[in-house]
Amino acid sequence: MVNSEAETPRARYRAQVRTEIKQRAWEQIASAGASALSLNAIAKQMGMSGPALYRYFGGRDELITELVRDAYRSLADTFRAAAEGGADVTALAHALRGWALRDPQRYFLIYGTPVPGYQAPDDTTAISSEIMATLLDACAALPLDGPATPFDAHLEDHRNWADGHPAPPAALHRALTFWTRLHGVLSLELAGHFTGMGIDPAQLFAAELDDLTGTPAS
Amino acid sequence: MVNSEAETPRARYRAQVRTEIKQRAWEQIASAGASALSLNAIAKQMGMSGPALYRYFGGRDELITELVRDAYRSLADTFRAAAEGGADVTALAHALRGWALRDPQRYFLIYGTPVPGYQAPDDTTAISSEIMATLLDACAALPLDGPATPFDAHLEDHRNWADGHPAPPAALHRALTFWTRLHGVLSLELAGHFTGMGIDPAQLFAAELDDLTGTPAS
DNA sequence: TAACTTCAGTGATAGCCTCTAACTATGGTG
DNA sequence: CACCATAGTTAGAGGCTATCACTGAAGTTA
Repeated sequence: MVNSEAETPRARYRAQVRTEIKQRAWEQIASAGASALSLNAIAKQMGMSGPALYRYFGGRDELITELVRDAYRSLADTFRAAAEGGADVTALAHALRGWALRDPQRYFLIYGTPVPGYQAPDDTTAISSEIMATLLDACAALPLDGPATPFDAHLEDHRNWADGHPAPPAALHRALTFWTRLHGVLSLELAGHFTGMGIDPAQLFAAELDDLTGTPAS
Repeated sequence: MVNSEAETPRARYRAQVRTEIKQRAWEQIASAGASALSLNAIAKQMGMSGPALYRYFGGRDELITELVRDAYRSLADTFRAAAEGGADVTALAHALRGWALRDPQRYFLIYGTPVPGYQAPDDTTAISSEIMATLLDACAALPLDGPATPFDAHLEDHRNWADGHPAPPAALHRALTFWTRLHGVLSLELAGHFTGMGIDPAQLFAAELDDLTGTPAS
């Protein structure tokens, strides 16, 4: 049992199978939603019998939890990459929309209908606040106009979620509305609520974004 | 077979059982989400064996479709009642939030994660546009400030979803942002994304509403 | 090299679920 | 009273999650 450093072939094989399982799971989720995810079907696709998967994941819930984790990680990485490329809030918003459109069900896995009993693992909240941090950075770089609102005062007293970020309350408020408004448009778009209406979701998204950044309506 | 007018006792019994089934279904959905709805469990609760329910509903999907219809109907009625009581957009917004908080899973049944294959029945779009119509009425009554945006121009050309409502494009825009922004805050609140943050969702909702109605930040 | 240990994968099984099919029983109708 | 539509039953096919005991192969150690 030398372990440490040079990973054994066993471990490598194990990791490979795990990632293949997750990949198949993502395909199933993308095509039929998370509720239709079937361990049995995945096993059959991989040419092995159902119970074999329990060597790799404790069960269906544990697999889904892992996928949720990966989804959060993916979004956080997308945001960080954009921010390191010098993205402002507008670019961040488009990065978000692109990420969501690339796999709607992945977006819904994070921000969609919650299962009443289910509790997301602790580390996802850490990733979530990492996402919030890059958003806060971008919002703090924005010129802040307008008078302070009552909600800004509320945020002054409840800024623990910002995890020590030095942004002023108005910036926190800006970040929150960014999140909620873009999620509002995006989730309705992904759910197909605009398709029957003839509206172009991209333009509505852009309009909300313009309003958010204070872009003069040209 | 006299039928017509005086409903037969058979039909009355049938209707009663149907509503009891739906009621139990709502209880299940409220406590464990729509994905956990089980015809078998409902039948067992009602003291009869599983397949008996197929006399009343074609299957699980048909039952859920009926519940979706009822949810739309309930929201439309709530809106209409508020509007007939002279509610402005602010009151309408609070009616929406109250309705959503009363049964979050019912809200998600309409506005939550969509099942990729599933298509809502035609009549729900009719109810949906009824909801939109009362929202448009309220928005048209609002004073419209601000210059016309590019998105307003887009709406000028794509106003078929307004179903002939005479409101100007700016009012249509207002109604849309009402919908998307309130949904943004509300869905994140119902999904519990604010609980770990210490933020009061009601105040965030109110802040968004103030911004929407142009209420001066006092 | 031989003995031992670890672990991937198997089939059997229990207990859910949806949904179909054939059958029984009952209550309204002519 | 005879008839028939219909509510409800059991049996069963086929799907799912999950546990268990077992096999066999691959690594490890003496």
